[in-house]
Amino acid sequence: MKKSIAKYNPSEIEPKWREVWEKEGTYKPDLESSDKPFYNLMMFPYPSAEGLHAGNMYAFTGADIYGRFKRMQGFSVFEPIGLDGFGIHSENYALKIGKHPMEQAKISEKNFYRLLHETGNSYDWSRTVETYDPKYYKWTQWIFTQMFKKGLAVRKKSPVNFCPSCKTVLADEQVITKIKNQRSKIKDGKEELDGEKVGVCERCETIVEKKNLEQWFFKITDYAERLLNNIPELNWSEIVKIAQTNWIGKSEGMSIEFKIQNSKFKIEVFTTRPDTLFGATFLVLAPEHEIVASLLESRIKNQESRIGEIREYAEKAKKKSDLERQAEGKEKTGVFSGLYAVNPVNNEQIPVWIADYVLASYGTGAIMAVPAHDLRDFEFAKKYNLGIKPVIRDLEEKNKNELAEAYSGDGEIMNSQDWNGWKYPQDKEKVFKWLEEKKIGQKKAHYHLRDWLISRQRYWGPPIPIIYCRKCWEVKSEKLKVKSEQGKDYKLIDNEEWAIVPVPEKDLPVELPYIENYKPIGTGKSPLATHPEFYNVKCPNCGGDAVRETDVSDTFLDSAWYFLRYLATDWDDMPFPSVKFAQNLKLKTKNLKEIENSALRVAWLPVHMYIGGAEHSVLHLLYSRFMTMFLHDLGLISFEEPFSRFFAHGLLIKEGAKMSKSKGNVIIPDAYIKKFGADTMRCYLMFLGQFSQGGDFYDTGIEGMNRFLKRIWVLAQNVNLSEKEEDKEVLRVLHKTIKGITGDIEKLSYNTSLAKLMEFYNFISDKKTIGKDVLEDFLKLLAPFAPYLSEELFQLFLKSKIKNQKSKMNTNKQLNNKTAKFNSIHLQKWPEFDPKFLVQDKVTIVVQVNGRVRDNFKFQTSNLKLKKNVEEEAKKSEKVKAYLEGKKIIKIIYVEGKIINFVIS
RNA sequence: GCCGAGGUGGCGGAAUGGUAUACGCGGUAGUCUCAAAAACUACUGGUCGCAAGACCAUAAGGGUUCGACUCCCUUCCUCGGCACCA
Repeated sequence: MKKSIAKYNPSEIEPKWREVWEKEGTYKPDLESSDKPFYNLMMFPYPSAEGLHAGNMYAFTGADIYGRFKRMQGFSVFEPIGLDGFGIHSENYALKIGKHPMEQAKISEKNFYRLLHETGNSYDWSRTVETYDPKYYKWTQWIFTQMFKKGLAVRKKSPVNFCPSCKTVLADEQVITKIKNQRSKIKDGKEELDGEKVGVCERCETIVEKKNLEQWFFKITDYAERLLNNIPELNWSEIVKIAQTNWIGKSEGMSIEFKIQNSKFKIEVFTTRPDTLFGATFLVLAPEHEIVASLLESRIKNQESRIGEIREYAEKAKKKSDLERQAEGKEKTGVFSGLYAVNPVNNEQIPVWIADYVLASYGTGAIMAVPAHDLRDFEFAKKYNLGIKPVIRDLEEKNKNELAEAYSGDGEIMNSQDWNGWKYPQDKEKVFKWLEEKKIGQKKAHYHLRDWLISRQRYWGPPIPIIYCRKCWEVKSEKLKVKSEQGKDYKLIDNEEWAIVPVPEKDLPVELPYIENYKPIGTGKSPLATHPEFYNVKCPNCGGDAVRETDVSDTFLDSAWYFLRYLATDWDDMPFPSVKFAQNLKLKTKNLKEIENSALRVAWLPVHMYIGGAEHSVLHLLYSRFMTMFLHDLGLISFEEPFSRFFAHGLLIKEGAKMSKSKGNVIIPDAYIKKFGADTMRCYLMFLGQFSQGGDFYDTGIEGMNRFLKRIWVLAQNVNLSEKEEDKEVLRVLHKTIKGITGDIEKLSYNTSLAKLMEFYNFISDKKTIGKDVLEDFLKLLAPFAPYLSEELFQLFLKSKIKNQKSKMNTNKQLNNKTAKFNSIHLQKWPEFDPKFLVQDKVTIVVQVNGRVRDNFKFQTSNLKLKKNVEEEAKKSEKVKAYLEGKKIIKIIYVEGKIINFVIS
């Protein structure tokens, strides 16, 4: 018997091991020479001033467990962390508390890193990244200049949300939908709220206006097809792949040209249903369409009488916000243009209308309206009394009332000359071919994906590294060819008479200046626009007076490439690791092929495992993919896809409700860590449910997890350890547990892993003596979940054993860190199960009669193969006999080692 | 409306088509204690029954199967995202 034992005291154990791990470099892989590398990445957090959020800890713990598991499996694991600190949240928080964002960032950073330390994750703290560090955003800006040089950064007019009361530009997420003129109506016996949707400012509830500003965009749409085509190859959570596919939203159809009668003008429309072309009874143009502009400018003859009405309609439509224009159930409005177009398949004259239900931003900004088969066109035709001509017959409901509503389903083509009798969608290709041969239409694809808006009219972000030069423009306008660094022409801003000059690499970063008044100003410009000392600059090209761009870039740009920065060794050199690593390897070449062959680069990238929230399924992941493709195309990295595997975790909620400050139900991990220790908190968070599904946090539940860890503590101190485990049953259960947990962690099914650890504990808890190996394996299985407790117990009770068995553990240690002296449990070899221990002498066979369980019995495994033996044994059962009495057995189904089922009459 | 994820005890949640409810929380009873807490032990889906046991339960309804939480069809509900996308 052992003497009275010390209490389990995490607040003593946890800081102690944290210090040892840090000092010993336990989690610091040698990036230059490791040969089984595993890059385990988690989405870096936005460092909120309130500190680490429970949702952060939930995500990071889940990611860390996987990293620790891989490390123990013999991989050299690189697990970095950083902060995504630029952006609107930090800026707004700074405004709220009246502290400058630059100062607040430093405070938040310190606090956040301290809390991250406590969670017990196996980070390499020698390589952190903060996006607001000028050394970091130097390269964010550099990427921008490269985008510009490749023609992928362009300026376009684009509407922004503007709050006339706050006098500031709002991000989409700052605009909330409100119902104006709310009224209730009864639908199917249920009360429903109804009304007109409007977008209002989240702070003052003023209705948000649209303001058209000249802004920078990245042409991600140029990459749409590649981004789409790579998706099937990715080892990503299926839900994310679907979300990305839908976001890119490729729709295949045809572009068809309609000539305008008595005029040289043409209207190009895009349609996914060319099979309904014979049913097109009118065309509709978006109010922004160029034909509308031509009408207003009287460039189209004989239409002058209609200009007034059209102008009035177009002006009104343009002022409407998207929300207003797209409000569901809103009655459609439009105006006749006075023009007629010719349907190219049957030469029918059809009227051309202008209506705001057609969007300028999608397709060609013009549609062919087929009211018989499109709901929106149908509504419009009804209202303005336009022709409706059915061309698809619904084969299932032949005698349906005609024209009661639009029919958009499958069917047979009719009223369409040559095509009559063809089927939709089966004969879609035939229609495409027919139209292409007659040169009426062209196959075309359209994408839902839009270009990436980079400009932010704010302060807290990296300044866009662009200079506008008047003099260079004048030179250009004199038809002199101005060459950039790359030998390409400068692009000009149309109508503005400024040449665009990217800031040369040697002048980067363009540092964000410390300015007192960083509040948004009422003009829709960045606060930097009020600081001449910032924007006045000499042109790097001609040396003349020039001005800087004063907008800053989107935070999504900061986070689109950060995973590359972690690997780079030198802040001043280019952070894209293939090049840098190749140089480190003393490769005498920058030739891409040779770099590609470098074992190091191939090994560390792309990221092996990326873990993060499903809420980033679309934007962040898509932007990162785009960025990686772009850097690949620049020849800097040799892979196109940044993340080999991506796992989306679920959302952590509190007692059935989403956590939010207004509800006052936000979980502060700090408080729980203080009370129970990080190990308990980690395990509890992971026990709540499937990591992929999220979990529901209950305060009472965490006590149970704390009890479990305490019990392990007590058991380890009380149980007698024998050199060798003799009990076959103990070994069987141990190996079953090893098998189960190993499989579960690989699937990131942590809640079931913990349940299996508990089951194993329950199984050995009443034993007086167990083998050292059994305790060791148990602690190793626990180690990824409770890194502190497992280390403490391992060092306390198994250290002596380690000294005698050098060969077993040192292989992993060498792999992870050649210089590490300390034999941490976290560098030990992950237990492997041996199938020979899983064999049982006797198994339970369940007896069913007609599929219903009636009895069970133990049976020698050596006799399992013979159905007859099992059958005889089953028939001996009194319970079963009663059911079989006087009945005829039709069939006997036997599943080896599991079940025998008598099917009776 | 569209896309996606779900619906299993009082609660969080387990179940390669093969004993539904593992594991944990909560609850009840007990041990220990002057008492309480902690810890430990036992029980804990529902109905009927003294019991043995029987029957009913995985949102609802149908189907496939010897056997369905699991596969198929229909409907309902909850959550997340997108939305006049041609």
